[in-house]
Amino acid sequence: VDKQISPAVIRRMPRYYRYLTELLEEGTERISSGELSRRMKVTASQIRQDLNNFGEFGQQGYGYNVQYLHDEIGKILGIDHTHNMIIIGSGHLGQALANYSNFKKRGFEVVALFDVDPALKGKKSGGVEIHMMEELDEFVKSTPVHVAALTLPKAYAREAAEHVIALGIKAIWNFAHMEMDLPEDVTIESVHLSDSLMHLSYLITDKERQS
Amino acid sequence: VDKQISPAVIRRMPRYYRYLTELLEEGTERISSGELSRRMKVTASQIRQDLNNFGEFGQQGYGYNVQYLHDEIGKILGIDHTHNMIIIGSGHLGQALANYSNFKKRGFEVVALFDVDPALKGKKSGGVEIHMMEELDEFVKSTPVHVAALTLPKAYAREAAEHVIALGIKAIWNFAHMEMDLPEDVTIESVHLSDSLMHLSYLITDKERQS
DNA sequence: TAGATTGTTAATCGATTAACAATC
DNA sequence: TAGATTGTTAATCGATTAACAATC
Repeated sequence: VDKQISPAVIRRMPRYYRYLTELLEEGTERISSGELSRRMKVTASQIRQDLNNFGEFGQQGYGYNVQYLHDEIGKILGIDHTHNMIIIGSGHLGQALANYSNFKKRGFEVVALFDVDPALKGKKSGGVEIHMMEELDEFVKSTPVHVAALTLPKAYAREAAEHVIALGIKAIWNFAHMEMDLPEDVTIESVHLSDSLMHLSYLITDKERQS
Repeated sequence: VDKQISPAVIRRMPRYYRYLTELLEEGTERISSGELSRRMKVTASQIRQDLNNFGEFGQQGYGYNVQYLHDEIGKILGIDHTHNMIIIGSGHLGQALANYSNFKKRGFEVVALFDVDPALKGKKSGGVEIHMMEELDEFVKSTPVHVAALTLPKAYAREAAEHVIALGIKAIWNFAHMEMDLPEDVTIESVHLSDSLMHLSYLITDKERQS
């Protein structure tokens, strides 16, 4: 039924959501594609094209209702319902994620952290308990888990990924510097911090080269 | 002199670098665009086109020398020379970055962390000292700083950005959930974790919708 | 030399922008 | 109704892929 929506459009949706949240906080009730285009520094054409992939959210002569558009994009992104998330690897990065309250607003609820370090056993981070890895199987049996965030060293990440997949978890938020082949029913979103850093390095270096 | 290279190509370069590093570790000496395309799941055509933006790195009938190509891409990305980095915000995320040893391999050296919490004063993270924010100006006067990573709450991030820009720092690695207008000689690379999470949410939700 | 594989041009595909009729 | 602004089609632009001559 649904026509295929291009990856480029999908990648832009979170950014729209972000701006619409800001507009809501400012108390703005309506916005035109022209005004939004000035704020976001994209063309008004692109905004209208992007949104029209998903439906007709605006009104001729009026523009878009901020609250309505915000909520509709939320539904498109699927952040209107809760995803339970576990975090594998309770180092600084894992704990940073556990403490990041914004995720809850995005429909993600951290239900447990895991680690191999016995010193962390039973401690809490962001109000969530840290479990030992050997408790993982049992935990997943008793609590529905939709996403596993992998915040452990590269050397253990592949193994951990295979483990959570074997337990039936279908989505991975990967922070480990690794590439892997996954069963096609498993969704993976990777955050490659060192790619981002290399990109920054390029931008800096390129600027130096210009001058 | 240099023709303009498209952003899409530049974004792909870190990934090439990553795979070439792996090949080096495996001890592979040479690789053809065809073989690399199978590994990376991109077309051989794209690989050859991308690389040719920067020079002729291969040899007909032979392919590419892994070590040579790796090093050349390193130069293109500018990670063959050191960038000194400070981290503003010494919470879990800041400390995670300070402890991430891969950055050094990418030419980034964390020279100091900063925070406002007196409890952290003088402590170390990843072998690097945590300073108080009021020491920032003096620190930057005595030590060259090329990049500031912003790992503090959104509410303080803009102020911090303006502060480091006023001190003459020209590059920002931003982890705060904010948008800002910058002087055009300042380079910013933002990591929007919640955008990544929303994208994952979309992928999960879309998969559910398919079935 | 023959085989392999690049560098590069040409063809295709997809994404962005412009334009404007529809409509609130 | 007149003005504003969308939804949507058409035109442009850029990026990807295919093809192949050059060459190691």
